[in-house]
Amino acid sequence: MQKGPQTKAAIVEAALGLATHIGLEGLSIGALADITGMSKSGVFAHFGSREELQISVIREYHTRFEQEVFYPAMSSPRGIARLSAMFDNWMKRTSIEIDSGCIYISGAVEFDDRTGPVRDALASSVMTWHAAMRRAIEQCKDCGELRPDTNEEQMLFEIHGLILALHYEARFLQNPGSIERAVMGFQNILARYRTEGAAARAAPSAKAAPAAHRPAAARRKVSVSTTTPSKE
Amino acid sequence: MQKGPQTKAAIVEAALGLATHIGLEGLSIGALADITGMSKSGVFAHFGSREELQISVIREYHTRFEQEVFYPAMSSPRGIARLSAMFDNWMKRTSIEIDSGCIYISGAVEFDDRTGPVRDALASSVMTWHAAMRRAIEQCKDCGELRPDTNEEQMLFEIHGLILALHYEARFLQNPGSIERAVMGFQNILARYRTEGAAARAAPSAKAAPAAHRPAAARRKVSVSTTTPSKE
DNA sequence: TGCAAAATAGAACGAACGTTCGTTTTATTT
DNA sequence: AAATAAAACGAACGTTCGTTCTATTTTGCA
Repeated sequence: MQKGPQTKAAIVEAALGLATHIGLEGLSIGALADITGMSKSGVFAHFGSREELQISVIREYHTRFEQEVFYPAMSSPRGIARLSAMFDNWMKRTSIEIDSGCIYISGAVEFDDRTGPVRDALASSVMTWHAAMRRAIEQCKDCGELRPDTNEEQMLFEIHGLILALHYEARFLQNPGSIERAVMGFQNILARYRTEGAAARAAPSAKAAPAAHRPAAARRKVSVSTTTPSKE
Repeated sequence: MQKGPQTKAAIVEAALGLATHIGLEGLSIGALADITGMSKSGVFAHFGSREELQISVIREYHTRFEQEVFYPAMSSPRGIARLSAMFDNWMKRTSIEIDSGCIYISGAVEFDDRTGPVRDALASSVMTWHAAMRRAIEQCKDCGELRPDTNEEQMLFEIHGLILALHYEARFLQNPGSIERAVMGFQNILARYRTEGAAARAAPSAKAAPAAHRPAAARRKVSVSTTTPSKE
């Protein structure tokens, strides 16, 4: 039979939309039943527990993150081009999530003091992505585009900080210009770790530097690309 | 009479300890009653609402942050010395909060798409600190220790990212070495914005950053205890 | 078309939540 | 010591929560 997985997918879809806004801990089966037009027990039966529902949401988020951020960047050639593409996609997704929220960030806060399968699923999902970023940095060293003494953990740490600051300052503090600062920050990091010879030519994300200021009115409707110049 | 404010302070103290671990939204009057050995209604009466309790906790946190991070740094002379002291104290506090959690960070996630007095209290508290940091950066430019074209918003954004990454990677991912990476990141940022003349001096902030060179045993005490499984 | 299995509904549960209320205990003042 | 105001209690409220249980409907294959 095949109706089950279908409605289950619809529930997860709705749950994902809910969780990005109010967090994984904010997920409630009752609210989900209202949204999907089902009964509480009907929703519940697909998962067997709230924890399993949360894990399903994490898995779905992971899949979408892969599809949207990771795989598209793999078509760029190894080196700074690919690393820049990965950061670009990551940052673009975070920009979109200024409105909706990111469960990799909210989930970290919600589960940083707990143990259990939900925390494990979340942490391993994040660490998978971090490992991919680390690999991309290593490849930059192999290609000779980043200095041989580049510490990839250090560089990843600094890049991760930009994403977190973007999410914090744009979403919570509602501070305009955060996207541009994240882009600029990445260029600064690149400049520090790049080999002298490669310093002349830049990555695709280098073009986004203009447009230092954005009208506050346009802040909430985000359509940002670091690769294509904005013309508003 | 004077018994009231006294027990109220004790409740806020307990609430602060609770909120740093499980968040402002995790605060429950019942749990607070158990901890303080009071009745729910006895606790409740001191605040009149849960929101007022949360705001009291934020105010208390703000005060302690000021005492621990801001004021001590004011004794350093204006310029990079003071800016480094501010970052150092900020980072040291965040390091301690690897165990306990930081409500400026967890609160941002919990209230980032709500409105109301709790969110406002939290945001204004954070923005007060950010403004102080921005002022310190400006003073560095005035002193000629940072380049005149330094964008203080940009620099603050990058520094903030280091703190957020430290909290995320050390507390959630339990990634060892995060403290050192935050320190190194700050030095990297300083090096980028420093004027050429001052750049010759070898890592002045290293003196004010004891966490980087702390003996491994003392450092491990911080990072290992993040694996604490039980809370009560 | 019939029938078993799968899917959903509906009612009920125990616990926890913030809050209210009237009463009782405790602390301060007269 | 008596009077009075503050502080704390204890029970109850209406909700919401995740979960369990038993019916009922729907689905897909024989």
